[in-house]
Amino acid sequence: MYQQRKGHLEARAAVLKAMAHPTRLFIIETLEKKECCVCDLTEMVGVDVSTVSKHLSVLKQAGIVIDDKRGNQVFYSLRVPCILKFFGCIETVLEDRAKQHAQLVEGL
Amino acid sequence: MYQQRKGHLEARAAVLKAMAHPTRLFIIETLEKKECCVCDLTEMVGVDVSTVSKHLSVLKQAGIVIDDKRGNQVFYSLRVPCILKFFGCIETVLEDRAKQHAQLVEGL
DNA sequence: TGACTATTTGGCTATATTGCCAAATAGTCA
DNA sequence: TGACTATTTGGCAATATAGCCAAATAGTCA
Repeated sequence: MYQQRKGHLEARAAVLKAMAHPTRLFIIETLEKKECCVCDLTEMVGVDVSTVSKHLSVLKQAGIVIDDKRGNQVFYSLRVPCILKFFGCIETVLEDRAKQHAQLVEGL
Repeated sequence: MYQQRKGHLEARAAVLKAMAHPTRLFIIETLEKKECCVCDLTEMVGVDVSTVSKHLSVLKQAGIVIDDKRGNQVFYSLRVPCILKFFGCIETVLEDRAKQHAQLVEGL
C-alpha cells in the first residue's frame, strides 16, 4: 500500500523539504519578481554568503531554481513559477489555525 | 528586508515542513479519500504505531489534519483539502527535472 | 474490577540540517 | 601575472528528526 508509492512520495517530499525553510521561501518569493545574483540575495537575507549559496544549492537540486553564470556572478531565477500557487493554500492553513486558536482562547 | 518577513515565512515553512515526509504525504493522500483511525494508517504504512502517531501529531500541530476521538479509537481527517492542489505543481517540478536530466544524458 | 484494545508519550540512537568560518575555485581587469 | 570580487566547498558544533521499544494513558466490555 505505502511501499508501492514510497519512491514517488519520497520525490515529492524532497521538493517540499527544499521549500520548507524561511530563508529559502524568501529566496523563492524574491526570485519571483526578478532574477538575482548570490550577492543580492546575501544582502537582503543578512546571513553569511556561504549559507545563502548552500540554500540556493538545495533549491537547485530540487529543481526549483536554475542558475546562469555571467561573468563572475551567478544569477538565479525561478524555474517553476507555479510554486507560488502553493502559498495561497498555506495561508489558508495558517488563517484557519489562527481562527481555531482564537476560538480556543475565547472559550476559556 | 528578510527580517521583516521572517516570522511569517517561518510559519509558512512550518506547514511545508510538516508535509515534507513521504509517510506524511501518504497519510494526507489517504485521508483525502476517507477519514482513518491510527490503526488503519498503521497497517497501510507498515511501521510502528508509535511512529504513525507521531507523524499524525506533526500534521495536527501544523493544522493540516483534525482528530476526533470515538470510543477507544481516534479518527483523523483532512482539515484543509486545498493541500492537495499542491501536488499538481510538485509533479511539474518532478517532470521538468526528469526531462532536464534526460536531455543531459542524451547530450553526452 | 480486570483483561483487553487503541493511542500517546518518553527515552534512546542514528542520521540530517543549519549556519558559521576558512579555504578553494572561477572570473575580471589592470 | 597579480590583486580583486563572486561563489562554492569542507569542516565543525549545535540542534532537530525518524523510528524503534517500552511504558503510560484512555476507553470497552464482560
